[in-house]
Amino acid sequence: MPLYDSQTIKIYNSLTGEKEVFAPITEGNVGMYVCGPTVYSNVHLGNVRTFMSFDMVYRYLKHLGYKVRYVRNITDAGHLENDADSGEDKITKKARLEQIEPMEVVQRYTLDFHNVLKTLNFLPPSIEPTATGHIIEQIELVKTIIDNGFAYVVNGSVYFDVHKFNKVKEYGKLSKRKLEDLIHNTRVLDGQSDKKNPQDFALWKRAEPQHIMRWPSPWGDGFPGWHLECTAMSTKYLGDKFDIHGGGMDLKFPHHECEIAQNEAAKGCSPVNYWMHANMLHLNGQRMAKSTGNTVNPHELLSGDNDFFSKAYSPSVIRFFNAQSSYRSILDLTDDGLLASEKGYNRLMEAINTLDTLNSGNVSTFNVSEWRQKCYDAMNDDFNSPILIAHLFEASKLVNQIKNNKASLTSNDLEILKKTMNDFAFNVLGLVNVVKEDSSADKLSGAVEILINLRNEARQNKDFALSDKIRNELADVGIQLKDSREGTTFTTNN
RNA sequence: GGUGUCGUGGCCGAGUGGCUAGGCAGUGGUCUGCAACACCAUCUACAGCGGUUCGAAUCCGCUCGACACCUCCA
Repeated sequence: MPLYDSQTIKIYNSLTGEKEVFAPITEGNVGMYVCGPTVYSNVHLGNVRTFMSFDMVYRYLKHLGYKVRYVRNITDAGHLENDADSGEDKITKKARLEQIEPMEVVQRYTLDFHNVLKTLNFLPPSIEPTATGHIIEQIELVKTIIDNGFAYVVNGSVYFDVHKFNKVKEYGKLSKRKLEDLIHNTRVLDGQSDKKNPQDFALWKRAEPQHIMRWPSPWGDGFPGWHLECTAMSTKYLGDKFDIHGGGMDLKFPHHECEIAQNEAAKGCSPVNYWMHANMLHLNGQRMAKSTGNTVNPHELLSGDNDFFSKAYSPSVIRFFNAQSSYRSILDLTDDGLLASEKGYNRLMEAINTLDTLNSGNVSTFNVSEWRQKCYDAMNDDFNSPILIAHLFEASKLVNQIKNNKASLTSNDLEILKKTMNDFAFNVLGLVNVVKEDSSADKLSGAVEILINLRNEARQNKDFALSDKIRNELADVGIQLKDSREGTTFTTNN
């Protein structure tokens, strides 16, 4: 019996503003779509946070035994730079600037994106479709929307008729906006638009002669509008209606609103049962923005090569930091916060490693099954990872008590504890153990053992000058010795 | 201006009517040749004002403050 049979997940649905019991369309299967990156520059750290949160969702659903098809697209056709007809595609612009082909830019930053995610221990999605690989599907979608009467063609471009759509359907239900309000508050850009109304959005744009990325279509050479690709790719791989759609909070309007409109106009149904939005990542209390210099990219965070943080932080510390706050809260990235997470993460790993050395007892002084269910309850409650972590720390305390003979667990309970700790820390939260052995670790530990023995000899001879020299110099190369009653052990800083 | 979110102890950050979340820092202790590490203990807060209630951080109202979206933005 799969785990999901015994667990009930509640998901905060942005569409309704309430936590709802999660019931997939097809039992045991979950279709999940997350809006991926635009690959015209290094992936934004805030974007990584969003993907990290959904990586955790994906991991948890899989852990529960769901068969999940997780689709995360790559936007490689570029977005319009502005709404004007002369608007240049972002990817094209970057390419011209650097004197290379658009697809070369796409390739470079796609590789960078994958590299960053691999470093941060992400699971790859089931399908990672590209916008340029689905031009035909997008053209078909535009045709359908025109046939259904919700789009019009002007000068080789196709626009979605929001006003007409709103007469039979509701535009704005996700972002809680009324069309009337939008009418009064939409800025008039330059008056040269082909659009009937400023609220209309492009489904297909005519390509100017200088535009490099272009495809033939029934309306002439052009390129797809930026909301269209997600509708085309999500429905192609997940069906006209699927379970979960995720993305950053800032995509709620207009992007996701337009996805709903497109789907209803083309397929006659709202595409998604559960809309999930991850909140923003701030840097030192302020929104990250390249224009103000208040920004740091994933490489700089991981390497420590930046003006904001005192040191480099490991991938697991970054993941742990993220999991310590709710995906729905704004998370403020600060040096103090990362340092605190690093210590907490190390403490948790320490306990998990100690767990393997514990002996079982005749009785259990702690209700492990109840604790285990609390861990699931936390994740079942809209993926409340901070609460989960609190429970993992509760277990860490227990581990230390058992080690000090102040608590005990039967062998059966001990196994449950081990499995649950490992499942949640590594499979669900995606952390990696600090002392995870690799091929070079054995050689290293052999060498360090020799030094430890030399130092212990010195200590016995009360040659503390030598023993401290060994300790300090090992510390300088990132090896920390730990003296305890049982002897001396060591840890490495990753 | 419109729409929405939010203000929790030194810091981060959960929690939605009564039962000390958790982490970090600090403090006290155990351990140690001294340390570090680790472990144990401890620190009890909910922006302000009013209201509802036997009881509110949690519900309602107002005030102040922060933020997001409305325009490319993850």
